Amino acid sequence: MRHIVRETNGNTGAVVPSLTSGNSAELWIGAVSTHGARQTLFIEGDPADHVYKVIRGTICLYTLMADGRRQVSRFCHAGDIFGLTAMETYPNTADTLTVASVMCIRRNQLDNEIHSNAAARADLLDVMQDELKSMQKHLLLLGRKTAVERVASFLVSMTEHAMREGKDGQTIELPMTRMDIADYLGITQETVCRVLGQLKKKGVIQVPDSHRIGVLQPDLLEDAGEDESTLTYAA
Amino acid sequence: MRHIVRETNGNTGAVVPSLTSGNSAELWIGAVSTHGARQTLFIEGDPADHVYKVIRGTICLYTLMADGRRQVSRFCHAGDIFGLTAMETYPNTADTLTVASVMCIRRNQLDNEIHSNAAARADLLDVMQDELKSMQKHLLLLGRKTAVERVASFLVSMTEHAMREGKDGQTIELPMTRMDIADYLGITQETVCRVLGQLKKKGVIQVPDSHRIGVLQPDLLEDAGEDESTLTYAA
DNA sequence: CGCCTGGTTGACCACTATCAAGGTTAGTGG
DNA sequence: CCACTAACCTTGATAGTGGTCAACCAGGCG
Repeated sequence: MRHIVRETNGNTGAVVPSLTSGNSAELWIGAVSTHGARQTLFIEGDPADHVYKVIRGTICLYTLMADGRRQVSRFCHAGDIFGLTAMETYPNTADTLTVASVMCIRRNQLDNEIHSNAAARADLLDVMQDELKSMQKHLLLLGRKTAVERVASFLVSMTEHAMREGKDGQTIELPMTRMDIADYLGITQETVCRVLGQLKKKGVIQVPDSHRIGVLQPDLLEDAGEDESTLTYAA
Repeated sequence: MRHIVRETNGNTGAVVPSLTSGNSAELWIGAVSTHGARQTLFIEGDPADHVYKVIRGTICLYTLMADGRRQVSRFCHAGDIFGLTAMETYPNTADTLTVASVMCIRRNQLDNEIHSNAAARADLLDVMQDELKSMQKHLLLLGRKTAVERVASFLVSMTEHAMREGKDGQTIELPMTRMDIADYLGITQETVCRVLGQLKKKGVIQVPDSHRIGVLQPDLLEDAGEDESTLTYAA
């Protein structure tokens, strides 16, 4: 349970201004570091003295059980904030999935900012609210949705993310492995594969390569993510 | 999708000072209303213009799918805050499970307080952090735990809650039905019953009546809530 | 070129859901 | 206070979704 960050390839870069998100641009000035794929930024239980913002790449936050079962709680893409907690220690582990650059701010520096800057406060509340909102959806998915609904919901949310990035949403990039997706959706990688196979067979999606999905029938996919859908797990 | 609060039996009472939680006592002064069991305080989608604090009784927060599947996201007991969101509308529905008294503060009143009062801000952040922390555990439970682990985890958390209330933790009160527990744990009420039956048969718990559980072997229960436990679902 | 990780598909099976029936508790009205 | 009713709880039989185990394939890197 110790830091692995800087040793790996923590290439601490220049001070860089904020990305587009939020109104208080000054807040998000900090040291940027770049890391290779599959590097650990912090581990569950580490002292939570930094807050991160993704500049590029994808980060994966997860919790482990003693026997190795894993629950991925979030994938973070460019612009997302993570590692923000009032607790002494991080509640989960953060790994890069791809090569990734993250901006890193000291916890106490952030606290000062929050104390003095009302806009920063509003920003922070928004960040936490977004997190609560998406966790709420995640609870429903994990507690009550079928495998097909889980995968479809995931693809829909990735489509929405792509469109927020300015993409057309016809094709989604999946920087994570099937295993990562499975651990996010509370199923196995085999089930993820099978469901993708079904969706492909029914002409809802294309899978040109394993990290790229073409969405042919977005409406059917959205239906499958909720309920009353004609798509089932069985062939 | 409209308020049902005051009509039912919303007995709006006097202004009452705060319970023990938090440092800024003045914040939590508001109108207290008392409601019967199984009353709806607000529905998912209602404008989120109030924040609540439980004075006594138990509240249940949940989300519904179109076909009736339900995910309970939280049970709130005396001292807990709910209905706190930066969104326009509530993300879930709030029902009383028992007769319950809640204190109710206007959203904009709270916003003012937060703006001017640093202690109130700290309080609020703590509340949101607690929520994030428990949701994190809930995600792991729903995504990766077996039925036995889910029920055991639930019983352990209810025991911890009872002890925080000053009880000895030997006996836990369950104000909710088996169905409520099932919808919280992402399983069915039949499975909840069967697991309780197993735990009873193995001498880990007693069930004097269906809303009261005696914990005979707290250590075994805790083991069962994590992993590497000898307790299984099968007889 | 070969290994190793990740992906896919199949066969089989277990956990938990579903369906069903009977028992118990609690609430309501006489 | 008691009887009736309905909701809740429990247990059993059966079935199905998704897990496990295993084999094979594909691509990237040493």
